[in-house]
Amino acid sequence: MELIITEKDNAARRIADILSGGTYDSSRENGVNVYEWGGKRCVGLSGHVVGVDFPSEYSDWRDVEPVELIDADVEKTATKENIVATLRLLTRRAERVTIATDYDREGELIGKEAYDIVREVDEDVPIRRVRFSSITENEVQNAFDEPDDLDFDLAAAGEARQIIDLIWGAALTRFLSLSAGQLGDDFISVGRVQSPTLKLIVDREREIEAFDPEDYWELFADLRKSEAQRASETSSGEEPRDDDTSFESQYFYRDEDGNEAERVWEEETADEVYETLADRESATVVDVNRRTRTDTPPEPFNTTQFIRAAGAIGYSAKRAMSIAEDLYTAGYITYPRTDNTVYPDDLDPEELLDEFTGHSTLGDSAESLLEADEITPTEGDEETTDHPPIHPTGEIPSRGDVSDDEWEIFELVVRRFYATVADAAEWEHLKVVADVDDYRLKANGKRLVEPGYHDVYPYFSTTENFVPDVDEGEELALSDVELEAKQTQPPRRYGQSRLIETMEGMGIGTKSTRHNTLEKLYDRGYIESDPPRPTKLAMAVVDAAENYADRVVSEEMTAQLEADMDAIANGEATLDDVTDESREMLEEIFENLAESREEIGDHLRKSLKDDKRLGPCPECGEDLLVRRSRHGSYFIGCDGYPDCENTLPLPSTGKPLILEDECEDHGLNEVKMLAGRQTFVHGCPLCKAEDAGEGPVLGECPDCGAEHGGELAIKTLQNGSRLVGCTRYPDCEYSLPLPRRGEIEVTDEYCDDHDLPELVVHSGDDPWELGCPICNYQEFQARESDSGSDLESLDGVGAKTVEKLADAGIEDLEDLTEADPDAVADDVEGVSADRIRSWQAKA
DNA sequence: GCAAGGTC
Repeated sequence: MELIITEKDNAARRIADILSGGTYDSSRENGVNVYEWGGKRCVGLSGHVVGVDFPSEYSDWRDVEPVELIDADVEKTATKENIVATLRLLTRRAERVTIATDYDREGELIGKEAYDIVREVDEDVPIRRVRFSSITENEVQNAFDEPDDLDFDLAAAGEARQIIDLIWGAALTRFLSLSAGQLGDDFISVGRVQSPTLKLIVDREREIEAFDPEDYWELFADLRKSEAQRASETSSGEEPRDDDTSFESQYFYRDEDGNEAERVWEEETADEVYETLADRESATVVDVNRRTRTDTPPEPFNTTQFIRAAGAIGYSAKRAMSIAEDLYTAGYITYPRTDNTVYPDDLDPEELLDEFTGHSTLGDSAESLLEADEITPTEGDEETTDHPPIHPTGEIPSRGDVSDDEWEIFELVVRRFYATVADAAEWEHLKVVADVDDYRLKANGKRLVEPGYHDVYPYFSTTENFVPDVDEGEELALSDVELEAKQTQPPRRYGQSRLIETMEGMGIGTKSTRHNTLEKLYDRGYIESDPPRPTKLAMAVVDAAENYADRVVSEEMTAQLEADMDAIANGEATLDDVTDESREMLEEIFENLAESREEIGDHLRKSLKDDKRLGPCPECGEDLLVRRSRHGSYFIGCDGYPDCENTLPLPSTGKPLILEDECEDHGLNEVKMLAGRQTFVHGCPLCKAEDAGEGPVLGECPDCGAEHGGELAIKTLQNGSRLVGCTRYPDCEYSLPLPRRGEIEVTDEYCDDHDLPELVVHSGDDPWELGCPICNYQEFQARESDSGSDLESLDGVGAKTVEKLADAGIEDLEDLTEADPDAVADDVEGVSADRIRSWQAKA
């Protein structure tokens, strides 16, 4: 019996299919798929099935000085017990083992991990290694015909990385966390990849903070072909178009040599030019420059470019990858984690296009592409051996099989493939310069003369800018001169996809980890919002690292590590050489760190407080801070507590995010409540508290109106939530719920049953009719009782999950049934979309 | 409770 081991289940199944000619049987062992045919078994791992860690005596952070981790042993332990057990079991009956993990460095290491497990069970069984660049009949057959041995040096290079990352990450993370007293969930992390990424964000924020805006002026004027000129063109048979003859031009300042200079910085100059232009009625064309530009189609998708393109149509990096993984698992697109931008030889574009012909929405483009005489796909600079660029497999989901988001991403991948086999587009650029008393006006026109790939890939802008045909020396009518005062703007924050691109350029992280690294920065409380903005804590962490452990926030560390790994792979250095040297460097860092522990801790603690600060307490002048009660709910309390007991409430849904905007009345920062899809801006908590009180009276209270004259009114509570309640509260506690968001309009229509006015809620673009508040509540209750009360009634849902769901804006079964399972799964950790679907089915 | 790298 031969045992074949691959990196993942999917690869195992495809290899079994190829080698068995489709005749394999599959079974499950410890929850792991095993594919079997004629004397062979094939099993897929799940990436790394073992991981490195310190021995357990190092696991208590308070008991161990972080510096001790530098020389601690590093052990390998199974992280996927069931897979390791299956591997052991299968090895016992194997006469030969073939390792067929991915053809890259990490694949070699994963193969070595499997090798070690096999060797523990059987010292003698022959173990060989096969390498193929894509899972196709040809490649796989050839690889199995010419097997090779495991490359232990290459695997050792990967091991060196594991050890160095663990030691540096753990020692520095523990040091910072201990110095600031942040233990438990709120530890302060540092790492070779996350810290340089964070520094990127922090450096940009520093530029923004240091930015000093400068005034400048821009002048615009409308130009128009003169009537006489148009008339002469008409008589010569040309067709002038009325609305097309006027176009906007911009004044540009010239330096001493007559070249175009950037901007007009002086107000007097701007005024002077304005006076002159406003005074004149015509301009003379002095230069006409026409050129055509070829706009080449984009390259095949690697992970980074895919994330970027998905980002441009509104998907976060995390969501884009999560959808791509689902589409991959379902067999619609190829593996989404790849650096490769060159299609492999075995990809036949015509054949793949053929799969789409006749399709209702994707077919037309495919058919038009197939009309070309010859199809040559574009290619990028990076060609790797493990996976092809992301492209459709030819399997097309029907619309009912996938969500709208999944379809949108699928179509993006299909159309990107189309674009890479389409023709180039062509633009015509027309630059016109006109003169007015030696002042110059310019207009840049562009026209898409040959749409090329844009016809099949509509994700890039093809906006044209009209400038008519004019000749040198032609007189143009001048009108509508405008002077605009402007200010230079600070650099923009990096967006998620831009960060991922920059990381790739810096050589940090991998195709599989870059988007996770950003998520990690969010989880650690280092960045907030999108585009991400660093917290004060992040600024302090980067400060501390720059001052004491410069290496760990620099891309240099990775560059050096890559060089060291190459040396190990080439046999020029050993794993011990490299890790020992790295340990020495870290020892040195700790020598300096030790003395500054207090100082670093103070700075970190202060920054943690800054991240919670809203502004001055109106009662005592100390700081108002966002705090969390023992029950987990958020509120605002005074730093002067217990001397000052001032507090303000916050809404119960979501996690508060302090915005940059300040309330003009109170000087407090506004607050936004993050709750997945139900995120909303709460505003200034003090304003909310002051607004609290009774709104319009709606009618008699059904509980106590007849007896005591109580009336129902719309009330706003201190935490910003609203309800319909009795004016005799707390003597009468009758109340009806109201939605959290939107303006509530009280209409003139009255409910026949309850004699209360109907309500309309204005939120977003379309208002909706809530109707009579009593009817509304009764309907709600009826639905509740139908669905069997609240979330805890669901299988396997405890208080913790309910809390997590509430943070994502899901408070009851009704919210849950209306939610998009995939979106919720992304927002709530540890809850899969399938699980949500099963709950929805139950509800 | 640390990292980064696979994969789900």
